[in-house]
Amino acid sequence: MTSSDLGKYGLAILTYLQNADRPQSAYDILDALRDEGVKAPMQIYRALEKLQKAGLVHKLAKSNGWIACDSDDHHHSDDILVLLSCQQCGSVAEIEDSDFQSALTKLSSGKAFTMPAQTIELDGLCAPCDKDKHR
Amino acid sequence: MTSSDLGKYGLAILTYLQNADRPQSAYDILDALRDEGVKAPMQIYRALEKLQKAGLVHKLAKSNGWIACDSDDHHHSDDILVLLSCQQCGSVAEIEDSDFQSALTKLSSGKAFTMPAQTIELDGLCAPCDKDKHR
DNA sequence: TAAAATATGTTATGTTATCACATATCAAAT
DNA sequence: ATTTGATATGTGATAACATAACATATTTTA
Repeated sequence: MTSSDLGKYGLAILTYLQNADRPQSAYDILDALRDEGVKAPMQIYRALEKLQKAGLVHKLAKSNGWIACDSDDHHHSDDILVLLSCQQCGSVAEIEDSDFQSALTKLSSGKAFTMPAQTIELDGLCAPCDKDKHR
Repeated sequence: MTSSDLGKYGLAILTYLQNADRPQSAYDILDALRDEGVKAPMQIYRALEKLQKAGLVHKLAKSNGWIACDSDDHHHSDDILVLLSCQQCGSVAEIEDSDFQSALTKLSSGKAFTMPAQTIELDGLCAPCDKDKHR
């Protein structure tokens, strides 16, 4: 994959998301990239779509936030990806788990439901935040 | 639970969603209930929040749509609910599955992630739509 | 019934996302 | 090299989704 596949702003957006410590909205990205010449939401949404198709970013549906994919740990495009999203600090952990995957496959096939690979968001508390809560 | 717990428009919204054959947006509901005196989005969102807390409606995060809970099959408030959402026809099937539940619990605890009961949306194709696709 | 709490009405505004069309760039065929 | 078509990007307008803030009404409870 060449950088140009990601569009004019793809790399800048990816870098921005990689350096963020929590999900960023499309408009956060827009504001951050004004210096690069970005002026309108459409420019961001188009680039995000490309990045998403390339499996480089994920969207959190419940909060409309975007994150960069864990760079080292490339996942297969036909796997289900689970995002553990901490409601306290905003951190997101990205995981693939075969037990979960098989439970899901079994579940959907039992319902005659055809399901492509996709991202699933789970909301909760990461260990540090859960610990804080009980103090 | 009394009807008044659902707010002034709760029952009308619930009835509307029960009669719909696919998820409805808050603004769809607003338009539908103008005759009942509803004038502003806030009235709908407030009522939806009450209905959601009562476990009577669910929101599809990816599409911002709302559905009525399967009326006969009340689920426990501490269970994970899975919504199988057909991307073709818009139908949504609501399921609870213990295998899935345990896989999920195992997954989250393995990551030291504390997770409350919640709704998970899975996008795909229902059997009839999947069949149509291959014709 | 007075005070407090809760619910509802209403206006305005904030936030997220897309449409529609213009312009520019790139690639293939002549 | 130039035309043509396809793809990408720029841009303004607007659609779609959601909440803030404050007013008024209703209910609860002391």
